[in-house]
Amino acid sequence: MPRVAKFDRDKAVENAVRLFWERGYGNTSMKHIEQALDMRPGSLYATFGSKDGLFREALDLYGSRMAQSLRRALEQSPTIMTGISSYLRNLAGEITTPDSPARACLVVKTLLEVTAEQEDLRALVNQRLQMVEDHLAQALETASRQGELRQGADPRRLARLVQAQMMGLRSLAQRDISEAEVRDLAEDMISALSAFTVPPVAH
Amino acid sequence: MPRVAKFDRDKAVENAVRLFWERGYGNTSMKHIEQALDMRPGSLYATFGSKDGLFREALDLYGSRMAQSLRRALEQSPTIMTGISSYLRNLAGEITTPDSPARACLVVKTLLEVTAEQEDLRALVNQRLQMVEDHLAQALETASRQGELRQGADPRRLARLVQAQMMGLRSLAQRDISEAEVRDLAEDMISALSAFTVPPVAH
DNA sequence: TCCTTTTTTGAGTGATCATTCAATTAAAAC
DNA sequence: GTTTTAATTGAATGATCACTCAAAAAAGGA
Repeated sequence: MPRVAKFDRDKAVENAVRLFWERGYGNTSMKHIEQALDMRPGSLYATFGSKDGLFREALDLYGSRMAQSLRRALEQSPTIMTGISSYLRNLAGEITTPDSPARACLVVKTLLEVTAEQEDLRALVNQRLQMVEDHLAQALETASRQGELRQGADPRRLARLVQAQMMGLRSLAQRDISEAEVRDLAEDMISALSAFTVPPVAH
Repeated sequence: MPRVAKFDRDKAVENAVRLFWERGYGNTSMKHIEQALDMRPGSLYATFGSKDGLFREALDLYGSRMAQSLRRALEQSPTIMTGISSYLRNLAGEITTPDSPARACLVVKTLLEVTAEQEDLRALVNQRLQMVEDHLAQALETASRQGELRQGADPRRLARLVQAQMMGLRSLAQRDISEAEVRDLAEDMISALSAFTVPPVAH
Protein backbone atom coordinates (compact mmCIF):
# COMPACT_ATOMS: atom_id res chain seq x y z
CA MET A 1 0.00 0.00 0.00
CA PRO A 2 1.19 3.49 -0.83
CA ARG A 3 1.73 6.62 1.10
CA VAL A 4 -1.47 8.25 2.38
CA ALA A 5 -2.29 11.94 2.03
CA LYS A 6 -1.47 13.83 5.20
CA PHE A 7 -3.62 16.89 4.65
CA ASP A 8 -7.36 17.22 5.23
CA ARG A 9 -9.03 18.03 1.95
CA ASP A 10 -12.18 19.49 3.51
CA LYS A 11 -10.09 21.65 5.80
CA ALA A 12 -8.12 22.84 2.79
CA VAL A 13 -11.25 23.94 0.93
CA GLU A 14 -12.44 25.56 4.14
CA ASN A 15 -9.28 27.64 4.28
CA ALA A 16 -9.65 28.45 0.59
CA VAL A 17 -13.14 29.84 1.25
CA ARG A 18 -11.80 32.17 3.90
CA LEU A 19 -8.94 33.28 1.67
CA PHE A 20 -10.98 33.85 -1.51
CA TRP A 21 -13.78 35.48 0.45
CA GLU A 22 -11.36 37.95 1.98
CA ARG A 23 -9.23 38.71 -1.08
CA GLY A 24 -11.47 37.89 -4.03
CA TYR A 25 -10.44 35.62 -6.90
CA GLY A 26 -8.10 37.91 -8.82
CA ASN A 27 -6.27 39.29 -5.81
CA THR A 28 -5.49 35.82 -4.49
CA SER A 29 -2.22 34.40 -5.84
CA MET A 30 -0.96 30.85 -5.66
CA LYS A 31 1.56 32.10 -3.09
CA HIS A 32 -1.33 33.16 -0.87
CA ILE A 33 -2.97 29.80 -1.37
CA GLU A 34 0.19 27.81 -0.62
CA GLN A 35 0.55 29.70 2.63
CA ALA A 36 -3.10 29.62 3.75
CA LEU A 37 -3.57 25.92 2.91
CA ASP A 38 -0.02 24.92 3.93
CA MET A 39 0.40 23.01 0.70
CA ARG A 40 3.04 23.12 -2.02
CA PRO A 41 2.25 23.65 -5.74
CA GLY A 42 2.54 19.96 -6.63
CA SER A 43 0.02 18.88 -4.01
CA LEU A 44 -2.31 21.72 -4.88
CA TYR A 45 -2.36 20.88 -8.56
CA ALA A 46 -2.61 17.15 -7.94
CA THR A 47 -5.61 17.74 -5.67
CA PHE A 48 -7.53 20.58 -7.29
CA GLY A 49 -6.20 20.73 -10.84
CA SER A 50 -5.84 24.49 -10.99
CA LYS A 51 -6.44 27.70 -9.11
CA ASP A 52 -9.76 27.83 -10.92
CA GLY A 53 -10.64 24.32 -9.77
CA LEU A 54 -9.94 25.17 -6.16
CA PHE A 55 -11.97 28.34 -6.44
CA ARG A 56 -14.94 26.44 -7.83
CA GLU A 57 -14.85 24.03 -4.89
CA ALA A 58 -14.57 26.93 -2.48
CA LEU A 59 -17.45 28.75 -4.15
CA ASP A 60 -19.54 25.58 -4.02
CA LEU A 61 -18.92 25.14 -0.30
CA TYR A 62 -19.63 28.80 0.38
CA GLY A 63 -22.79 28.75 -1.74
CA SER A 64 -24.19 25.60 -0.23
CA ARG A 65 -23.70 27.03 3.25
CA MET A 66 -25.45 30.27 2.36
CA ALA A 67 -28.32 28.28 0.88
CA GLN A 68 -28.49 26.08 3.96
CA SER A 69 -28.64 29.03 6.33
CA LEU A 70 -31.47 30.58 4.30
CA ARG A 71 -33.33 27.26 4.22
CA ARG A 72 -32.95 26.92 7.99
CA ALA A 73 -34.31 30.40 8.66
CA LEU A 74 -37.35 29.75 6.47
CA GLU A 75 -38.04 26.35 8.06
CA GLN A 76 -37.63 27.45 11.64
CA SER A 77 -39.94 30.45 11.41
CA PRO A 78 -43.73 30.40 11.85
CA THR A 79 -44.28 32.22 8.54
CA ILE A 80 -42.27 32.74 5.38
CA MET A 81 -42.00 36.50 5.88
CA THR A 82 -40.82 36.19 9.47
CA GLY A 83 -38.28 33.69 8.15
CA ILE A 84 -36.97 36.22 5.64
CA SER A 85 -36.89 38.87 8.36
CA SER A 86 -34.92 36.73 10.75
CA TYR A 87 -32.57 35.69 7.99
CA LEU A 88 -31.78 39.33 7.23
CA ARG A 89 -31.33 40.05 10.93
CA ASN A 90 -29.03 37.07 11.45
CA LEU A 91 -27.10 38.02 8.35
CA ALA A 92 -26.45 41.50 9.73
CA GLY A 93 -25.07 39.90 12.87
CA GLU A 94 -22.93 37.31 11.12
CA ILE A 95 -21.22 39.59 8.62
CA THR A 96 -20.29 42.11 11.31
CA THR A 97 -18.47 39.44 13.33
CA PRO A 98 -14.86 40.64 13.63
CA ASP A 99 -13.41 37.43 12.20
CA SER A 100 -15.62 37.39 9.11
CA PRO A 101 -13.31 37.42 6.07
CA ALA A 102 -15.52 40.04 4.45
CA ARG A 103 -18.98 41.52 4.88
CA ALA A 104 -19.88 41.36 1.22
CA CYS A 105 -20.96 38.04 -0.29
CA LEU A 106 -18.28 35.99 -2.05
CA VAL A 107 -20.71 35.15 -4.86
CA VAL A 108 -21.55 38.81 -5.44
CA LYS A 109 -17.90 39.82 -5.22
CA THR A 110 -17.21 37.28 -7.94
CA LEU A 111 -20.22 38.40 -9.98
CA LEU A 112 -18.84 41.95 -10.04
CA GLU A 113 -15.23 40.92 -10.53
CA VAL A 114 -15.48 38.43 -13.35
CA THR A 115 -14.99 39.65 -16.95
CA ALA A 116 -16.77 38.53 -20.10
CA GLU A 117 -13.75 36.34 -20.97
CA GLN A 118 -14.20 34.19 -17.86
CA GLU A 119 -17.35 32.59 -19.23
CA ASP A 120 -17.21 29.49 -17.01
CA LEU A 121 -17.02 31.41 -13.75
CA ARG A 122 -19.71 33.81 -14.90
CA ALA A 123 -22.04 30.89 -15.59
CA LEU A 124 -21.26 29.26 -12.25
CA VAL A 125 -22.03 32.42 -10.31
CA ASN A 126 -25.23 33.06 -12.23
CA GLN A 127 -26.32 29.51 -11.56
CA ARG A 128 -25.76 29.91 -7.82
CA LEU A 129 -27.73 33.14 -7.70
CA GLN A 130 -30.53 31.64 -9.77
CA MET A 131 -30.80 28.80 -7.26
CA VAL A 132 -31.25 31.25 -4.40
CA GLU A 133 -33.84 33.20 -6.38
CA ASP A 134 -35.70 29.99 -7.15
CA HIS A 135 -35.71 28.92 -3.54
CA LEU A 136 -36.97 32.30 -2.42
CA ALA A 137 -39.61 32.32 -5.15
CA GLN A 138 -40.86 28.92 -4.10
CA ALA A 139 -41.09 30.04 -0.48
CA LEU A 140 -42.89 33.21 -1.47
CA GLU A 141 -45.39 31.19 -3.52
CA THR A 142 -46.20 29.41 -0.30
CA ALA A 143 -46.40 32.73 1.50
CA SER A 144 -48.82 33.96 -1.12
CA ARG A 145 -50.99 30.84 -0.77
CA GLN A 146 -50.99 31.31 2.99
CA GLY A 147 -52.18 34.87 2.65
CA GLU A 148 -49.00 36.55 3.83
CA LEU A 149 -48.67 38.72 0.75
CA ARG A 150 -50.77 41.61 -0.47
CA GLN A 151 -52.90 41.13 -3.51
CA GLY A 152 -50.94 41.59 -6.71
CA ALA A 153 -47.57 40.83 -5.12
CA ASP A 154 -45.64 38.64 -7.54
CA PRO A 155 -43.60 35.97 -5.72
CA ARG A 156 -40.97 35.78 -8.47
CA ARG A 157 -40.44 39.55 -8.53
CA LEU A 158 -40.48 39.64 -4.76
CA ALA A 159 -37.81 36.94 -4.69
CA ARG A 160 -35.53 39.11 -6.81
CA LEU A 161 -36.28 42.10 -4.59
CA VAL A 162 -35.29 40.13 -1.49
CA GLN A 163 -32.12 38.94 -3.20
CA ALA A 164 -31.30 42.52 -4.17
CA GLN A 165 -31.87 43.51 -0.53
CA MET A 166 -29.38 40.88 0.60
CA MET A 167 -26.84 42.07 -1.96
CA GLY A 168 -27.44 45.68 -0.97
CA LEU A 169 -27.18 44.96 2.73
CA ARG A 170 -23.92 43.12 2.45
CA SER A 171 -22.37 45.46 -0.13
CA LEU A 172 -23.21 48.54 1.89
CA ALA A 173 -21.87 46.76 4.96
CA GLN A 174 -18.52 46.51 3.14
CA ARG A 175 -18.23 50.29 3.59
CA ASP A 176 -16.54 51.69 6.68
CA ILE A 177 -19.67 51.62 8.80
CA SER A 178 -20.43 50.33 12.28
CA GLU A 179 -22.13 47.12 13.27
CA ALA A 180 -25.05 49.12 14.67
CA GLU A 181 -25.58 50.83 11.32
CA VAL A 182 -25.60 47.48 9.55
CA ARG A 183 -28.18 46.17 12.00
CA ASP A 184 -30.32 49.28 11.52
CA LEU A 185 -30.12 48.82 7.78
CA ALA A 186 -31.32 45.24 8.08
CA GLU A 187 -34.26 46.40 10.20
CA ASP A 188 -35.16 49.07 7.67
CA MET A 189 -35.05 46.50 4.86
CA ILE A 190 -37.41 44.32 6.83
CA SER A 191 -39.73 47.29 7.28
CA ALA A 192 -39.48 48.07 3.57
CA LEU A 193 -40.71 44.58 2.69
CA SER A 194 -43.88 45.29 4.63
CA ALA A 195 -45.04 47.20 1.55
CA PHE A 196 -45.73 43.76 0.06
CA THR A 197 -47.11 41.93 3.09
CA VAL A 198 -50.55 42.04 4.66
CA PRO A 199 -50.69 44.13 7.85
CA PRO A 200 -49.79 43.77 10.58
CA VAL A 201 -46.12 43.81 9.63
CA ALA A 202 -44.43 40.46 10.00
CA HIS A 203 -41.49 40.70 12.40
CA MET B 1 7.95 76.80 -27.80
CA PRO B 2 7.91 73.05 -27.59
CA ARG B 3 5.90 70.32 -29.09
CA VAL B 4 2.27 70.26 -28.00
CA ALA B 5 0.44 67.15 -26.78
CA LYS B 6 -1.62 65.58 -29.54
CA PHE B 7 -4.01 63.54 -27.41
CA ASP B 8 -7.11 64.81 -25.61
CA ARG B 9 -6.65 64.29 -21.90
CA ASP B 10 -10.37 64.41 -21.09
CA LYS B 11 -11.11 61.93 -23.83
CA ALA B 12 -8.39 59.66 -22.46
CA VAL B 13 -9.93 59.65 -18.97
CA GLU B 14 -13.32 59.09 -20.58
CA ASN B 15 -12.01 55.96 -22.28
CA ALA B 16 -10.40 54.87 -19.03
CA VAL B 17 -13.77 55.08 -17.27
CA ARG B 18 -15.34 52.79 -19.85
CA LEU B 19 -12.44 50.36 -19.64
CA PHE B 20 -12.20 50.20 -15.83
CA TRP B 21 -15.98 50.10 -15.49
CA GLU B 22 -16.17 47.11 -17.80
CA ARG B 23 -13.14 45.17 -16.55
CA GLY B 24 -12.62 46.37 -12.98
CA TYR B 25 -9.30 47.64 -11.64
CA GLY B 26 -7.44 44.36 -11.19
CA ASN B 27 -8.48 42.81 -14.48
CA THR B 28 -7.34 45.84 -16.46
CA SER B 29 -3.70 45.67 -17.54
CA MET B 30 -1.52 48.43 -18.93
CA LYS B 31 -1.76 46.65 -22.28
CA HIS B 32 -5.54 47.13 -22.18
CA ILE B 33 -5.06 50.77 -21.25
CA GLU B 34 -2.49 51.41 -23.99
CA GLN B 35 -4.92 50.02 -26.54
CA ALA B 36 -8.12 51.69 -25.26
CA LEU B 37 -6.50 55.10 -24.82
CA ASP B 38 -4.21 54.77 -27.87
CA MET B 39 -1.24 55.90 -25.81
CA ARG B 40 2.20 54.41 -25.22
CA PRO B 41 3.64 53.74 -21.72
CA GLY B 42 5.80 56.84 -21.69
CA SER B 43 2.89 59.17 -22.43
CA LEU B 44 0.66 57.39 -19.97
CA TYR B 45 3.15 57.67 -17.12
CA ALA B 46 4.06 61.25 -18.01
CA THR B 47 0.38 62.18 -17.93
CA PHE B 48 -1.13 60.11 -15.11
CA GLY B 49 1.88 58.97 -13.06
CA SER B 50 0.74 55.39 -12.68
CA LYS B 51 -2.07 52.95 -13.36
CA ASP B 52 -3.38 53.90 -9.95
CA GLY B 53 -3.28 57.60 -10.80
CA LEU B 54 -5.29 57.04 -13.97
CA PHE B 55 -7.78 54.91 -12.09
CA ARG B 56 -8.29 57.63 -9.48
CA GLU B 57 -9.03 60.18 -12.19
CA ALA B 58 -11.41 57.76 -13.88
CA LEU B 59 -13.16 57.02 -10.59
CA ASP B 60 -13.45 60.74 -9.89
CA LEU B 61 -15.05 61.39 -13.26
CA TYR B 62 -17.40 58.44 -12.87
CA GLY B 63 -18.32 59.43 -9.32
CA SER B 64 -18.96 63.06 -10.11
CA ARG B 65 -21.26 62.05 -12.95
CA MET B 66 -23.21 59.68 -10.76
CA ALA B 67 -23.57 62.41 -8.15
CA GLN B 68 -24.66 64.89 -10.77
CA SER B 69 -27.35 62.61 -12.15
CA LEU B 70 -28.72 62.03 -8.64
CA ARG B 71 -28.67 65.77 -7.94
CA ARG B 72 -30.53 66.47 -11.18
CA ALA B 73 -33.23 63.92 -10.41
CA LEU B 74 -33.80 65.42 -6.97
CA GLU B 75 -33.88 68.99 -8.27
CA GLN B 76 -36.18 68.34 -11.20
CA SER B 77 -38.84 66.50 -9.22
CA PRO B 78 -41.74 68.08 -7.32
CA THR B 79 -40.87 66.19 -4.14
CA ILE B 80 -37.79 64.48 -2.76
CA MET B 81 -39.36 61.04 -2.79
CA THR B 82 -40.55 61.34 -6.39
CA GLY B 83 -37.00 62.43 -7.20
CA ILE B 84 -35.60 59.26 -5.66
CA SER B 85 -38.20 57.20 -7.47
CA SER B 86 -37.43 58.71 -10.83
CA TYR B 87 -33.69 58.33 -10.19
CA LEU B 88 -34.13 54.60 -9.57
CA ARG B 89 -36.32 54.32 -12.66
CA ASN B 90 -33.85 56.16 -14.85
CA LEU B 91 -31.01 54.11 -13.42
CA ALA B 92 -32.75 50.88 -14.42
CA GLY B 93 -33.04 52.23 -17.95
CA GLU B 94 -29.47 53.50 -18.18
CA ILE B 95 -27.68 50.42 -16.93
CA THR B 96 -29.62 48.13 -19.28
CA THR B 97 -28.50 50.12 -22.32
CA PRO B 98 -26.62 47.65 -24.54
CA ASP B 99 -23.48 49.81 -24.73
CA SER B 100 -23.17 50.29 -20.97
CA PRO B 101 -19.74 48.91 -19.93
CA ALA B 102 -21.38 47.18 -16.97
CA ARG B 103 -24.62 47.25 -15.05
CA ALA B 104 -23.01 47.25 -11.62
CA CYS B 105 -21.58 50.50 -10.25
CA LEU B 106 -17.85 51.06 -10.75
CA VAL B 107 -17.53 52.39 -7.20
CA VAL B 108 -19.22 49.32 -5.72
CA LYS B 109 -17.20 47.00 -7.95
CA THR B 110 -14.09 48.65 -6.54
CA LEU B 111 -15.42 48.54 -2.99
CA LEU B 112 -15.83 44.77 -3.27
CA GLU B 113 -12.60 44.20 -5.19
CA VAL B 114 -10.12 46.17 -3.13
CA THR B 115 -8.10 44.39 -0.42
CA ALA B 116 -7.02 45.69 2.98
CA GLU B 117 -3.55 46.36 1.56
CA GLN B 118 -4.85 48.91 -0.94
CA GLU B 119 -5.63 51.42 1.80
CA ASP B 120 -5.63 54.48 -0.46
CA LEU B 121 -8.19 53.10 -2.89
CA ARG B 122 -10.34 51.84 -0.05
CA ALA B 123 -10.41 55.30 1.49
CA LEU B 124 -11.20 56.93 -1.84
CA VAL B 125 -14.14 54.64 -2.48
CA ASN B 126 -15.51 55.05 1.04
CA GLN B 127 -15.26 58.80 0.67
CA ARG B 128 -17.24 58.72 -2.57
CA LEU B 129 -19.98 56.59 -1.05
CA GLN B 130 -20.11 58.77 2.05
CA MET B 131 -20.68 61.80 -0.15
CA VAL B 132 -23.65 60.15 -1.81
CA GLU B 133 -25.05 59.12 1.57
CA ASP B 134 -24.64 62.66 2.85
CA HIS B 135 -26.38 64.14 -0.14
CA LEU B 136 -29.26 61.71 0.19
CA ALA B 137 -29.48 62.36 3.93
CA GLN B 138 -29.65 66.08 3.37
CA ALA B 139 -32.40 65.67 0.79
CA LEU B 140 -34.32 63.35 3.10
CA GLU B 141 -34.03 65.87 5.93
CA THR B 142 -35.82 68.26 3.62
CA ALA B 143 -38.36 65.60 2.78
CA SER B 144 -38.96 65.05 6.48
CA ARG B 145 -39.49 68.78 7.06
CA GLN B 146 -41.89 68.87 4.14
CA GLY B 147 -43.93 66.06 5.61
CA GLU B 148 -43.07 63.45 3.00
CA LEU B 149 -41.85 60.91 5.54
CA ARG B 150 -43.72 58.93 8.16
CA GLN B 151 -43.22 59.79 11.78
CA GLY B 152 -40.10 58.16 13.18
CA ALA B 153 -38.41 57.76 9.83
CA ASP B 154 -34.74 58.63 10.29
CA PRO B 155 -33.37 60.52 7.24
CA ARG B 156 -29.82 59.28 7.85
CA ARG B 157 -30.88 55.65 8.09
CA LEU B 158 -33.19 56.09 5.15
CA ALA B 159 -30.30 57.50 3.13
CA ARG B 160 -28.30 54.34 3.74
CA LEU B 161 -31.34 52.23 2.84
CA VAL B 162 -31.72 54.07 -0.46
CA GLN B 163 -28.01 53.66 -1.17
CA ALA B 164 -28.27 49.96 -0.40
CA GLN B 165 -31.22 49.78 -2.79
CA MET B 166 -29.12 51.34 -5.54
CA MET B 167 -26.29 48.92 -4.87
CA GLY B 168 -28.70 46.01 -4.81
CA LEU B 169 -30.46 47.07 -7.98
CA ARG B 170 -27.27 47.42 -9.96
CA SER B 171 -25.58 44.33 -8.52
CA LEU B 172 -28.56 42.13 -9.18
CA ALA B 173 -28.76 43.65 -12.66
CA GLN B 174 -25.25 42.31 -13.24
CA ARG B 175 -26.78 38.82 -13.26
CA ASP B 176 -28.00 37.30 -16.53
CA ILE B 177 -31.43 38.89 -16.34
CA SER B 178 -33.55 40.83 -18.81
CA GLU B 179 -34.05 44.56 -19.03
CA ALA B 180 -37.73 44.10 -18.11
CA GLU B 181 -36.77 42.28 -14.92
CA VAL B 182 -34.40 45.08 -13.97
CA ARG B 183 -37.15 47.63 -14.55
CA ASP B 184 -39.59 45.58 -12.47
CA LEU B 185 -37.05 45.41 -9.67
CA ALA B 186 -36.65 49.18 -9.70
CA GLU B 187 -40.43 49.58 -9.46
CA ASP B 188 -40.58 47.14 -6.56
CA MET B 189 -37.83 49.05 -4.76
CA ILE B 190 -39.80 52.24 -5.21
CA SER B 191 -42.85 50.50 -3.76
CA ALA B 192 -40.77 49.19 -0.87
CA LEU B 193 -39.74 52.73 0.06
CA SER B 194 -43.41 53.59 0.53
CA ALA B 195 -43.12 51.90 3.93
CA PHE B 196 -41.36 55.09 5.02
CA THR B 197 -43.42 57.71 3.20
CA VAL B 198 -46.79 59.17 4.02
CA PRO B 199 -49.60 57.79 1.88
CA PRO B 200 -50.45 58.15 -0.87
CA VAL B 201 -47.33 56.52 -2.28
CA ALA B 202 -45.02 58.95 -4.02
CA HIS B 203 -44.52 57.89 -7.65
C1' DT C 1 14.55 -4.74 5.92
C1' DC C 2 13.22 -3.89 1.39
C1' DC C 3 9.87 -3.06 -2.24
C1' DT C 4 5.95 -0.76 -4.18
C1' DT C 5 3.12 3.04 -4.71
C1' DT C 6 1.72 7.56 -3.94
C1' DT C 7 2.44 12.10 -1.99
C1' DT C 8 5.20 15.91 -1.22
C1' DT C 9 8.70 19.02 -2.29
C1' DG C 10 10.66 23.21 -4.40
C1' DA C 11 13.41 24.81 -8.05
C1' DG C 12 12.32 26.11 -12.52
C1' DT C 13 9.09 27.31 -16.74
C1' DG C 14 7.50 30.95 -19.95
C1' DA C 15 4.10 34.51 -19.77
C1' DT C 16 2.57 38.67 -18.21
C1' DC C 17 2.67 42.36 -14.76
C1' DA C 18 3.53 47.65 -13.96
C1' DT C 19 7.08 50.65 -14.89
C1' DT C 20 11.39 53.07 -16.81
C1' DC C 21 14.21 55.68 -19.97
C1' DA C 22 17.26 56.71 -23.85
C1' DA C 23 16.33 57.71 -28.49
C1' DT C 24 13.33 59.75 -31.75
C1' DT C 25 9.91 62.91 -33.40
C1' DA C 26 7.61 67.14 -33.99
C1' DA C 27 5.91 71.73 -33.15
C1' DA C 28 6.83 76.63 -32.21
C1' DA C 29 10.28 80.56 -31.96
C1' DC C 30 13.62 83.03 -34.36
C1' DG D 1 16.35 76.59 -42.00
C1' DT D 2 18.01 76.07 -37.52
C1' DT D 3 17.38 75.80 -32.64
C1' DT D 4 14.83 74.76 -28.60
C1' DT D 5 11.95 72.10 -25.91
C1' DA D 6 8.67 68.89 -24.80
C1' DA D 7 5.95 64.70 -26.28
C1' DT D 8 6.15 60.21 -28.06
C1' DT D 9 7.99 55.82 -28.81
C1' DG D 10 9.06 50.98 -27.73
C1' DA D 11 12.51 47.97 -26.12
C1' DA D 12 14.00 46.58 -21.72
C1' DT D 13 13.55 46.04 -16.50
C1' DG D 14 12.79 43.11 -12.48
C1' DA D 15 8.87 41.21 -10.14
C1' DT D 16 5.25 38.25 -9.97
C1' DC D 17 1.90 35.26 -12.30
C1' DA D 18 -0.08 30.31 -12.71
C1' DC D 19 1.81 26.12 -13.42
C1' DT D 20 5.18 21.82 -14.22
C1' DC D 21 7.98 17.98 -13.11
C1' DA D 22 11.96 15.31 -11.62
C1' DA D 23 13.59 14.01 -7.31
C1' DA D 24 12.93 12.95 -2.46
C1' DA D 25 10.09 11.20 1.23
C1' DA D 26 6.97 8.22 3.48
C1' DA D 27 3.57 4.70 4.48
C1' DG D 28 1.96 -0.20 4.15
C1' DG D 29 2.82 -5.10 2.57
C1' DA D 30 6.09 -8.68 2.08
